Amino acid sequence: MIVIDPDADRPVYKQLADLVREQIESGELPPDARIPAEVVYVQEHGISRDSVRKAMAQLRHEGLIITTARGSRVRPAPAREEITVDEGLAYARMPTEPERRQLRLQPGVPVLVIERPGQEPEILPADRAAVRIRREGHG
Amino acid sequence: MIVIDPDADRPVYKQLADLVREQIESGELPPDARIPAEVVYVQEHGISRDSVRKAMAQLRHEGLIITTARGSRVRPAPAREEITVDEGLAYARMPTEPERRQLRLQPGVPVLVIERPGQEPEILPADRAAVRIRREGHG
DNA sequence: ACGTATTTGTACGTATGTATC
DNA sequence: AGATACATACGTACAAATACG
Repeated sequence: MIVIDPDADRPVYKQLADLVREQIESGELPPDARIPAEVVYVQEHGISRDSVRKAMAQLRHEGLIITTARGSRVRPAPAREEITVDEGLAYARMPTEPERRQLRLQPGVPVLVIERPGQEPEILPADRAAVRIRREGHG
Repeated sequence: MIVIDPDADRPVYKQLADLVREQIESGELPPDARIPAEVVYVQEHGISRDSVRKAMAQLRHEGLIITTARGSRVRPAPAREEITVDEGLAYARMPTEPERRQLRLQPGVPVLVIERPGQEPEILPADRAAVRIRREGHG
């Protein structure tokens, strides 16, 4: 069993985040699986709730888990609708909090910005949209 | 002067984040400007350092500020190099922590993923890259 | 080279509030 | 109503990085 070492160079909360991330990536914690409650990690590893919360916050910002008042779960791989764009520029950034609320985005989800010539930029949720780039005459 | 109300419906740390975000968006805190030290907000608003740190963390995750051991600054608008892609799919997500370190990304910076047919996905820093979509015969 | 001041980072504690079942 | 679990908010202490004299 991998244990958390408070004397290690790496902070306790990052060690826990690494641990849980590996469990998610290995499939030990599959999509939609329940993440143990904060107090479980506190007791199992003898660390503070503060450290557990920081670890979970990090995983949330990485888009790996979703947290509600009932607990956290492994975030399933998003299904993205393909948007076809003829001409323009596409880039990504994090939404501001007001934007995030308006677009009803989970924490840890970027926005995809599409700038088309002569139009307002279009702001799309990056967990629900992807840009299909297509050579003309092939679709 | 806008003050922070501990009895408001909105949490103290989000009120402070809103306040500083507005100062950034209005230009009162221009790009590269120094953000006051945590202790300044603690004293000026009579709130805990914990709340100030949570507010700054939120702004960091929104990509609005950059924090070092010497303090925080307003993040300048990123200059993105345009990548031209003939054919494929582009989407965005947050990097995991190991990815973030490897790509030397600031917190709050997504990655742009380009999937081309028959190739490994290309992972680009979203603050330095954008995808140019071009109709054939127009570039 | 060294200590000091400043500022953020980590880690603990406690208490209370809010949402959900 | 009660149990569970996360959210907010205060406190303390010490570590680490950086800049300055």
